[in-house]
Amino acid sequence: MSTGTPTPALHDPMTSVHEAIEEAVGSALEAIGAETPEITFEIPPDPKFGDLACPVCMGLARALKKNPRQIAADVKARLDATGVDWVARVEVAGGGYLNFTLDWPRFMAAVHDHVSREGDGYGFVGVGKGKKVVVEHTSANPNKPIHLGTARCAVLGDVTGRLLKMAGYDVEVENYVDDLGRQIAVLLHGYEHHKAEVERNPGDKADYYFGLVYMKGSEDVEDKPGGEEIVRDILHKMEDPSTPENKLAKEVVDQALKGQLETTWRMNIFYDVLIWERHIITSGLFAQAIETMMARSPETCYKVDAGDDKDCIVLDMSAFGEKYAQDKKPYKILVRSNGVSTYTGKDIAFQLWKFGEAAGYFSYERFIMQPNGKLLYSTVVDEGKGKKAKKAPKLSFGNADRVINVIGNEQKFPQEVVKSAMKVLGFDDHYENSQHLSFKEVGLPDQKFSGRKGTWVGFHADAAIDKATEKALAIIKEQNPTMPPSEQEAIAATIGVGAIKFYLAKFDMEKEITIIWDDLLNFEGDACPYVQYSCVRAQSILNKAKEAGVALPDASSALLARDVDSPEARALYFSLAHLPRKVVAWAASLEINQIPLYALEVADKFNKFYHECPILRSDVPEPVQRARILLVQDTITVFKQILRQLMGIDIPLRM
RNA sequence: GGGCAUUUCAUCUAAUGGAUAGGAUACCAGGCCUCUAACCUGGCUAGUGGCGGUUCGAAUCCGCUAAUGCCCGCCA
Repeated sequence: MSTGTPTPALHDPMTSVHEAIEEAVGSALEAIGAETPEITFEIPPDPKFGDLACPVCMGLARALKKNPRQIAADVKARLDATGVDWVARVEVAGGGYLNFTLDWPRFMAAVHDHVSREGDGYGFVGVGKGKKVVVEHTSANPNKPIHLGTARCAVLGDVTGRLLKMAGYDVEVENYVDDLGRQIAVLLHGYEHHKAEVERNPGDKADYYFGLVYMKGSEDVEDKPGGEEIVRDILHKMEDPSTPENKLAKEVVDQALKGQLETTWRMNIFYDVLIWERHIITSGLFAQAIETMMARSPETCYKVDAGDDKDCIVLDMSAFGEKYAQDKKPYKILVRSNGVSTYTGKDIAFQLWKFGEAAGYFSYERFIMQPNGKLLYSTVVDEGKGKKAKKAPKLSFGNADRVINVIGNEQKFPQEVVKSAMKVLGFDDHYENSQHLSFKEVGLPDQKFSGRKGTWVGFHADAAIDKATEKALAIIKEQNPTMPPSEQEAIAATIGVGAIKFYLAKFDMEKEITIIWDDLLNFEGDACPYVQYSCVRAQSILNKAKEAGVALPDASSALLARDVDSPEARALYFSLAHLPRKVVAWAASLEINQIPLYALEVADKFNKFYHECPILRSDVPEPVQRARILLVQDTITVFKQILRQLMGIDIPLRM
């Protein structure tokens, strides 16, 4: 018996193998009188230990008062008597492991059959079927370009969205735009006073240019006497639709945002809808959210009536864990004494909207057409007079079952407040389904990226992609001197983008990334070009085969395992077979960095197969050649699923 | 002061409580008459910050400790 949690019906061979062993081991344990614990598997460190190992017997020693090896031997005896589906051999090893060796001919044939039949649907599983997930990511302040830190957010968010799509969810990707924040006021100040000092080269994008202007403005007002007053004055004017500041702010934000979008588009990162921070307030959504919280839970959400924070509306976090009681203040202010909301306050209202608890506050209009052919929409709110926006009333954004906010680690506390607010409001489901996907900063060996100080200059995403592309181009020119320049450049761009995306995704999200160009631009070893190159080699075999007049077998034709069998082919098929199970696991754990690591594993296994198992050499018998080509085709299918579908990284035709 | 993370070969990193802690880079030696050498093979050097504890078994869980980072604003 497997565990009681309902797993979706999966028919991939690897899952069949697991289920067969779980069932067989489960009933064997039952027969010898053991309480069946969860049956886990691991992949043995050495092929001589078999293909899958089960350590379950070792944990039963105490309960059964028996030597774990003896328990394993008893289980093995029963398994041998009945046989285990998909398994050729069971052995006892080590301190009581049950080691299983697969029925390889059957397994490889089944994997090939499954992969080739599923094609670009391979890996798509049903765990999210019928459920909608909102993924918010990027949400970079529109006063500077995307730097490698925000790019990490964008990449992780993008891959998360793609992963959940593969897991069967209906996915909506949102980008939250802080359009009226303090940093815009600082930018306007810089624009007004230092416009002439900041040179704008013809090729400079607006986000880059404004980033430089912002630095200038920041020098003037940050930590300077009178600076705060200047900022407040501009902020005030920005809110009044009749002022030039209001108009300019909108224009600047619009241009900077479009510049940022160009950068993410370069990386194959797209969005469904932009949520403007201002609209959370102007729509009335925020006021309603606060009112409801105070009514539902007056003990935790209330107006402070004395002390420093008199007249502020707060959310008391001490109800959510003792640790908050140790903070300077056990509560988070949601509304200031002057009635203006805080950032976290708005985030709570936004979270409610994502879950569909504030429907009707927003309408939507077209913002811009994206290069992937999908329209990007934007929230719009009727603000009294003026022209009616071109609404798209049929659209319904939000209303999700699960919400994932991809936001830096430094916002852990505010994100906990947002999540806790769901509980305060009585939305226990939303509380459970609110996830903060946290990641750590990207920096330089001796400093962090800062918009104020301009340390991002030279480390914005465009610059990194350019650098990687340049390097790729140099290599291509050297290796393919006769290739037309336009093709060389297109391939270089694909490699450059891939290198950056892959790099930003491959590290444990709890770990900081320190940018060292030599490492980031190393195209050998654990890097995207290695994976792309592997795939290009695989495609090249098929191309060469066609040129040589070798008839390619139909992808769906049956694989005769004996013709392909070799340690390298087994290892490769074993890796290929894991995709569906991995997608299920990742969709729950959101361990995004496992995806590039898996890509590297497949590339590694393929390259070993490539070297050991020639295909087009004249001494390769036809049936063997045929079988090996099928494996190459299956490998290409999986490469495409990982790189293109899960990571949004293209695969060049040649390299 | 409190909270949350991080700490693994020279360097960057991986490891659902499980077998000999895996890989990459760098370095050395090989491999293109033969499917693309951004690759492969072999070698090299080696590592779980420190002290305890739990466990049949700990890089992993717990406690203490050290270093580093982030958070604990009516900022955003």
